[in-house]
Amino acid sequence: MLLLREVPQYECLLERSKRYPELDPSAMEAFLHLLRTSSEVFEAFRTMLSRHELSQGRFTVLVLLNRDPETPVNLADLAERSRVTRATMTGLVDTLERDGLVKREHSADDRRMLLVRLTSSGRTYLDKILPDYFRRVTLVMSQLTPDERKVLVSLMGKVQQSLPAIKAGPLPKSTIA
Amino acid sequence: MLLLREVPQYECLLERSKRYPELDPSAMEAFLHLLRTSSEVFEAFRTMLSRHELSQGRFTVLVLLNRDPETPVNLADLAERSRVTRATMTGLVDTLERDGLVKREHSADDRRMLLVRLTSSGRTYLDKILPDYFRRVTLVMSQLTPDERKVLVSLMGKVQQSLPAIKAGPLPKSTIA
DNA sequence: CGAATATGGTAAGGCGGCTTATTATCTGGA
DNA sequence: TCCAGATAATAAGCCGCCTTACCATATTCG
Repeated sequence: MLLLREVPQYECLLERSKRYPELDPSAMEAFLHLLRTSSEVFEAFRTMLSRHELSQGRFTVLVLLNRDPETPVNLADLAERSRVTRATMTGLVDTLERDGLVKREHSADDRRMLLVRLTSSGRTYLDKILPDYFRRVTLVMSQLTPDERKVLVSLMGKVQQSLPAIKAGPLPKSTIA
Repeated sequence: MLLLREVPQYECLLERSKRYPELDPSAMEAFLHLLRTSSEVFEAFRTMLSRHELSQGRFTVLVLLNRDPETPVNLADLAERSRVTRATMTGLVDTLERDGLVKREHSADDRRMLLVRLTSSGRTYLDKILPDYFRRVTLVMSQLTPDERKVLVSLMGKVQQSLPAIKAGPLPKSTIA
């Protein structure tokens, strides 16, 4: 995920909006700050995980399995909950299994399914990483008061509301500028 | 960029924090909402750009050059402002040039440098895409009032403040939980 | 019951980033 | 002045995700 390093000043956006009447400077400013900041946060965590030989995908799988370590989960479920394709999940589990952090088991109910279970060494490994991870999460939000955190969550909810429309095909030109 | 599809409920986070004392549920909740939402927004725009045969990287280069179409920019500057490595920028400009959207020119001042300029067809191409892009940006923020957008920008600023600390190596265990 | 369809997992190959190493050119100090 | 180090661009190869195509097994329905 990459984006501009510097977000343009509001005045620049205003200037650009003369050439592009569809450009709403206030919306663009919020948009750029949101995406730039979150991409930097994401990148920082990606870097931290890579120090433990984990990609975001591998880490997510371990975290999902760790929620209920006794209950193995099949690959398709893991893929869906991790937002990756089933093919990608095959690869993630391949490497996790190679490293001894998870293992595949045949399902008794459905012979198509393989269930993935966290091994004890996988659990140990994750427990070595999570405290540092959690401390970083706490730190990244440390400048926000409890109220501000609630506000952030609610703003994200409002952005979510618009997502289906954004994902649609070419937008009709709004009749109102 | 990928993350959990569903963000755990606050109660679940609270429950988890019993096992992991470093886990601050309120910080984690804000963190997960921020990253999930922005990754979905990012993905939606990625999809939209791919309909025009553009990756985020290719698009960013065109946008940067379009800010001042008469002034060509060297690859290292483009790379720095786009947050990609110079090697990646070489590849981006390769394909953009192959598609006739930009062209390389030798710098008169410094024989190491190549300056990249938007071609007229590149500019035309971009101008066909930008209105739709801007409309989507407006739409994604349409549920937020002007005040809420300002709040969002300021919250992102506060998150930015913590970034240097997050990017550092292993965190010392805070003396205060 | 048996065939069409759906679903689970995998393989092969693509794409867009990255790192590392190389070559060309510039610059600054002994 | 000229050499050591910086900087510009590129090449080669890696990695993590994707898409597409495939086979095995389940399920549904005529």
